[in-house]
Amino acid sequence: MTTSSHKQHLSKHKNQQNLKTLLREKIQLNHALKKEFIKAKKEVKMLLFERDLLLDDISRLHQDTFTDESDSEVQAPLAVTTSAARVSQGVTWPHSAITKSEETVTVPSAPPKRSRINRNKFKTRRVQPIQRDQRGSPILPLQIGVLTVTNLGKIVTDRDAFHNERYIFPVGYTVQRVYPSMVNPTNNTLITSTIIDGGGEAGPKFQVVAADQPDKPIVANSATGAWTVVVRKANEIRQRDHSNSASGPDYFGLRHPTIAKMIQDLPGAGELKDYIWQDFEEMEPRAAKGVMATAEKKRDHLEQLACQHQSPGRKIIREDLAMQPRLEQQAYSAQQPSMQHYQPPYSTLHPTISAVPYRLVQYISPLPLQISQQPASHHHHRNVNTMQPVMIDSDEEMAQSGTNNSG
DNA sequence: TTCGCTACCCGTTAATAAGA
DNA sequence: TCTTATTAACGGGTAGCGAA
Repeated sequence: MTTSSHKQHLSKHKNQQNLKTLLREKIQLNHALKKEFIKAKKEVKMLLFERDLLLDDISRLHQDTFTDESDSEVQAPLAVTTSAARVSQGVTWPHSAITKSEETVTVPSAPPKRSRINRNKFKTRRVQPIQRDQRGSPILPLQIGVLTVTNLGKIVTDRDAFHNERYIFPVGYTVQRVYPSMVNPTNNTLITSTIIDGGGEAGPKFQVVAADQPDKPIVANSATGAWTVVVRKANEIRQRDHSNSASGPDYFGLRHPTIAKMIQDLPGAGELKDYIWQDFEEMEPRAAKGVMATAEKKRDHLEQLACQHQSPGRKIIREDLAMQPRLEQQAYSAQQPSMQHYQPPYSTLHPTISAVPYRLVQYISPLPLQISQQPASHHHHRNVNTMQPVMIDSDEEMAQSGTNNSG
């Protein structure tokens, strides 16, 4: 080997070493950048979320100021503008793809998944004895556990989406329960859960309305979708470290044996082709006594918590309990010519819901207000009766409708 | 005091759909 | 095809009650 070739060899080796070092550096840099990117992505998500909360606060404050100035005024233009702008920008909640507006929290959730039911595992479930009228229908409203059933709704037999193997989703079915507020970390509030008709071939829509946010109904394609929003928001404002998991059927009361039995007893249940008939038997009187006493205690506890931090003159739970039938009627009256068991005392406008599945739903308060008869103590909910859900196809439409609504 | 029963809350996980 | 998000079934822990 000559001296020159040896030099060349050394040089090559050195170059190789340099390249290897460079490659190592680049790989490390790539890793670092990747880490930074993920971190930044998370931060962006968090910032978007915080921005959303702040926008909420701002618009709420603005609305409060606005309503204080004049009770007959229309909705604050700012609220509508921000809503439209935000929707058009596609602002979403982290982890949940929830699009928000000032009037509604819409949950463009996926359709319910097929149930993974174990047909062999059904066993007889025990139900509480309930009061019935002369015809044998349950006397409503009925308190079952922490839930108050105000309407059992009507079974839809001609559309499969309104039932599955385990649950029936009667249109108009409404329950109420007290749950931690989504806006006030020290309060509880009354939550009304209603199953509404999506119209046409669309399946059921699950609506959740908090008494302290009556103008912000949450509507989703599944019970879980709607309640997850409530659980998440309630936990977030309390800074609770929680998985935010929520079982929709649980919270809607559909899993409760007594409620499931009442629904199963409704006319038309036998015609449902996928529904697996379940066996129920009335629980022993002593067991029922204990169960009901426990439930009563739990309800009292929740109500006490709810009232504990109320300002004077704002007894939210008792008054809202009296007011809630209007909320339920507002959502339900469109689908039902007459209430099956429970007749809310107020007449309301019928919501209009299009037949297109998996669309966003936006509730818009038409103006001016059309209510003349209203309890004085419920001025917090003065727009409730006039809310009308409108199905939105796209972000643009959502933005447009928000703008149109502003006048 | 213990036991049996039930409800409620919460977390885990299988199933599924949608997007990358 | 893999990853991520979502739904809903299911189970565990806890609590309250009445009866033994």
